[in-house]
Amino acid sequence: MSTGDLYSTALRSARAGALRAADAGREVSLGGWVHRTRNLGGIVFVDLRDIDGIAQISFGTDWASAEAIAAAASVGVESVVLVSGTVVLRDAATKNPEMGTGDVEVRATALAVVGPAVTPAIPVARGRGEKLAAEELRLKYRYLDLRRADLQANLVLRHRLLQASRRFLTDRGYLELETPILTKPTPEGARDYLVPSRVHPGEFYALPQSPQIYKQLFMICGFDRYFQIARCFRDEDLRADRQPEFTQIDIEASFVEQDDILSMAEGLIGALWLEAGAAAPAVMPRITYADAMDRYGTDRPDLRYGLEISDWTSVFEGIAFNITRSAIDAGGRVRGIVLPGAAAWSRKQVDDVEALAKSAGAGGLLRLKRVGGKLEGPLAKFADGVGAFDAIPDGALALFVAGGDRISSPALDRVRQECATRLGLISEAAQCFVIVTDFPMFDRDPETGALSAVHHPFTAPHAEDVARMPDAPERWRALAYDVVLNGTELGGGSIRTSDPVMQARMFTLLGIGDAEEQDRRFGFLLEALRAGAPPHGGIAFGFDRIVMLLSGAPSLRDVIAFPKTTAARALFEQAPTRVPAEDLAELHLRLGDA
RNA sequence: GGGGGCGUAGCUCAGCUUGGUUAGAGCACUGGACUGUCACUCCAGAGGUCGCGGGUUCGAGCCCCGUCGCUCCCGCCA
Repeated sequence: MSTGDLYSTALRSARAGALRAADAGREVSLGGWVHRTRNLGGIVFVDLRDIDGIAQISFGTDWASAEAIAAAASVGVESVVLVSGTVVLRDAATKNPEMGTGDVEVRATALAVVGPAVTPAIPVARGRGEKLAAEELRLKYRYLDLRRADLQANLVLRHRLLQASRRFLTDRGYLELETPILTKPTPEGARDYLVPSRVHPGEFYALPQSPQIYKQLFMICGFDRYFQIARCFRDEDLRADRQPEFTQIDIEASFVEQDDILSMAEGLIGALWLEAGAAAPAVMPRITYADAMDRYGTDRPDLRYGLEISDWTSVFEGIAFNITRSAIDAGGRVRGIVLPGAAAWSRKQVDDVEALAKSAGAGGLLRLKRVGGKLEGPLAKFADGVGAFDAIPDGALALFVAGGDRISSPALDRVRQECATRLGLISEAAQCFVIVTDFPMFDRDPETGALSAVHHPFTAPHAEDVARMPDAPERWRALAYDVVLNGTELGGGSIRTSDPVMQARMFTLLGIGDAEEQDRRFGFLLEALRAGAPPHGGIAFGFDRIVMLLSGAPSLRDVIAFPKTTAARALFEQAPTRVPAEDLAELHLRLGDA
């Protein structure tokens, strides 16, 4: 079936934006939106737009009736019209190479306005270089904003990536299984969106933050391989790349180890990138969490540039400089980044970089640069003659942070990113994937001493760590992993704890102490694990973010049809909203001060 | 929860530094002219709660206080 047949309906025979030179001579009827009109007096042009693009419709006295010309001359932009006429090749002089349909036009004999439009509140057709309307207006008049070709292209790409995901996973035996939207509140993690129960006064459902426990239950049930394009909800403050409801490609498989999941994940990313006309490596480099923190100061390093962090502690141990001395004596390290070419930076420029390090918690940056072969800076007199500083080449600036890794890693991460930008080292075209493995199992709160799960409480630790250091859980590595691209987390997952005894021990370590409490909060999972659970694990990808990256959209809002504002409002449909008191009463709710 | 930016015609913006006659421009819109344009061109016109509230002042788009909305960032996001 040709596409002409595919899109042929009772009201139109083809899509306007798909017309090409091969269609010349066809009698067509078209339906679409009036993008723009040009009335030259004796001839009227209408740019007719549909999802495939724009075609020029011409109304001339030689082929169109006076009524048709008058209708074309007076139709308002964004009105919906039906047009019939003949596709003709344009003269060489009047072809438009900028349009897909530019080799042809439709000589129209009739035009009917079937959906007249008021003047649009925000423009759909824009002149070259004309800015978009304010975000607020684009969201309020979303039905107009979504008429624009680039937003339509984003959502079309989104559709294709969804289908590619389904194809890839289905071909590998993964079953698309659905999980509840009305589910059980979870006390840890992000805040839940709560839904009051009418039939059970005072009780609430929660919208899922992820289908985590359900997908583990599928494994326990024996479905073997599961996936879901899952809508997830988190009631936290928003960002350009964070929405209160978002979509994950959620995956789980049984009888697997970490490498099984990771090679599947590499295949899926490869399939998605291919669908978008890009490429991703078949095998992505791996780095351990410890290594990433040591070399880049972050668990999602941007590998498009070097500027690795190096450890200078042993060098500074031999130097009588107070700041480094006391940091080392306190058990800290001196780490730094060598920046080739940055010796020429002004005092002010380095101060700006230092301000970022300070905002990340560092006391400051120690500066040392080599100009004309000589070291300069407050450290210079201590560093002179120390061979290790030969690693700072002429014209380079070295920036050091002294102290504990908990402070210096995030500070050096910021410094590294900022300096890469300032030195022009970041290639927009580069795509550097990396898989970070061996996250720590727990994070210990430095003030309260309490343990919290770095990934989530269902993640399995390395068995050898548990055996070797049974009393030092904060040193256990987890079988958890993240897929990172250019410093952005695309997804993450873990091998789960399938042993109920171990799972109960994890809860105890997390302070979910007694059996009764564990039962109340996670009883259904523990019970299910006791019923016979296969080894299993999985991963989840942030789908909206992937669409954003592959479409080049500047915001998540540009790849979600009806997004929320940063205040979590829906401006078009006006949600959230107050509800009548009787509706609240039926839900056994009463408002406080609001 | 905290910090920065923005808010003037339907849309995009100027005007605010240094308060002063009737608040301007481009696009869109309305009317007119035009037979090959494609951001058509040309002529004319209409269009304003300067986000909202309060204050200072003889006088506020402009200064001050508060507030609302959008946005970016920090916290937060197992």
